[in-house]
Amino acid sequence: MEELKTAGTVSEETDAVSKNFIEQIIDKDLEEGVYDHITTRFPPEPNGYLHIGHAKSILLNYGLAKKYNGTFNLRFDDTNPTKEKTEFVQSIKEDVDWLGADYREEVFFASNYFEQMYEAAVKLIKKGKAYVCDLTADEIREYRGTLTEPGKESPYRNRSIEENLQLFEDMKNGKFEDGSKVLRAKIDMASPNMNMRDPVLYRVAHMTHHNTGDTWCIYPMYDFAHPIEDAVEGVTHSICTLEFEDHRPLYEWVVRELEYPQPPKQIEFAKLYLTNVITGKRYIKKLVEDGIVDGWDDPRLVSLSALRRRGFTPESIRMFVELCGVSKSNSSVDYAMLEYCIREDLKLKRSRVMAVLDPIKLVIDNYPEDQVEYFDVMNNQENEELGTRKVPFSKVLYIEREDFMEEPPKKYFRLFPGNEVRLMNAYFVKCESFVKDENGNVTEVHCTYDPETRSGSGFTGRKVKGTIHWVSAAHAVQAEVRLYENIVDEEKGKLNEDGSLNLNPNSLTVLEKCYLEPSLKDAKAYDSFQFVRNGYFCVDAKDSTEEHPVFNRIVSLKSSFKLK
RNA sequence: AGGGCUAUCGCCAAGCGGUAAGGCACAGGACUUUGACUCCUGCAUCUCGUUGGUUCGAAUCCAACUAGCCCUGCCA
Repeated sequence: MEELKTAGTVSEETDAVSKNFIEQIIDKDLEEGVYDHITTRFPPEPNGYLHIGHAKSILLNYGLAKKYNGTFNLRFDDTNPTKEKTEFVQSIKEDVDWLGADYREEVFFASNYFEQMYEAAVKLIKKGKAYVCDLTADEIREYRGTLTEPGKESPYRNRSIEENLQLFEDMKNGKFEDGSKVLRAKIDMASPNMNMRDPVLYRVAHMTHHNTGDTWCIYPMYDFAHPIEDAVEGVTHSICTLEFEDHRPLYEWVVRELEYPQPPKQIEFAKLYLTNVITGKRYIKKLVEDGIVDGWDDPRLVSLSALRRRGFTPESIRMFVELCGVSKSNSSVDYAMLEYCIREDLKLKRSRVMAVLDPIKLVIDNYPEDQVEYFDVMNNQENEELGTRKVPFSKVLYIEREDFMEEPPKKYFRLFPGNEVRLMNAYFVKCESFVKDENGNVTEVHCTYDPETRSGSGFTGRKVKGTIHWVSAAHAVQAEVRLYENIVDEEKGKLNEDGSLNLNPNSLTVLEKCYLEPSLKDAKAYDSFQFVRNGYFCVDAKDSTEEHPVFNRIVSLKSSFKLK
């Protein structure tokens, strides 16, 4: 024990990264011996898909358990059968798995504790701390008072313990209709905290539950159920979001009255908001229902399934959440931070390949008509472990339209009449002429190459300022590429005053005719690459076919040169 | 008789009475077979929401203001 403490102190002092406020609380609890082992949990209600905000909670709870050699539970908070479905249980598990939060294949359900909750309610009744109330929902609301006026006590508040016991049992046994009776805590109708004005503990609901079926016709409310769930599982630090701060006194009331020996404590932190994206479930749902996006995993959304489909990695999400930190102040993190994380993660891990998104032809006039050369190319110049690949080169290539200009602006290093550039991984080429169509658009650029300058030959005779990427026309794979921008208008932020959304009309751009290196022919769903100068792309898992690959842009590269 | 919480750079965020960490973003510069990456440099001193107070010393303690978020579901 002594030794452990010493070790803890030492690591604390050597730790360069400061601890967040929750870690400080845990340190103190451990130090004071309040707990000797910590347990955290992620308790989603299975009523929808997880998004990046949930990732913060998952990773926070899991991270704390890991850091303190504690336990992390995944628990479904399924106390309201009207909103919950088994299908969401599966998708939530997948997302938690994907993020790498290990819950030991052991999933908990609040609904498995219904019996214990019922017993707990009986205990409160016996202690005179709970009573059955016959007031209607509307009446309860009236009796509750307002924010500035105290409430008044229910006429049923002083029923005898025996009567309450009998009534509650009758509730359980289905003798009453939905809404006719509730069990309430007897606390304080004049409390300035609305949650303490005799909150409802149990309601009658004749409904089939996704887990317990028709076993129960009474269901516990969150405020009663949650502390019990935590206590039953031995959770020590019950971490939730800021809006539950007002519920903490009630949480503490429940664990105190139920006399748990080592009661859990609730700690609140600020939710994660991201600029220019929709995080509200309500709004995502509207986008899905209105057909503005093509489902919960539309790559423009920030649900975890959407991010995954877009090509984000769990590592990048973890890095992001870590970078954001944890505090109690409401804040909105710049989307650029997420972009930074995914670039950072993919930078050394993915192949850098050549892909032409807006093609024009480049013809090398002095290159033999039927010749094909195969160049050995490093998949990632900064990471040898990724190996090499063969890239075919021939007389007719595709290059990026923006890599040629008839009349270049100052400091334009790419192709223009008379200028020489390097074709990446290949030769120097010098622009000799170009062809325009009847509309004045350039359709073809002609140039000559210098065989001396082949990549890797060690040629140092002269230098060029620009390097451009290319794809052999005869060998190229044709693909569809989708570019994404924020779905919400940059300037307007999240919502109009009337609650409507300002959608960005350019949030999705589909490029039909893109030419990729032939090596990309074998790319599979979720494979991602860096397309030279165009950003990171990922094979779409839904719409790709063998003949017609579809790539989603995960994130663009930064560019310090913009074409007008 | 309303209650609770928050306020430190454009955005996050350390700081816990001894004289403002870090990251993102941004701006310069070097390097470059990706205008990327990498590497340098810069980026809160009438400074920590405001105004007072305590102190040798205050972002840190006290008081009063101000602003923002949350709370009147038989949702979670």
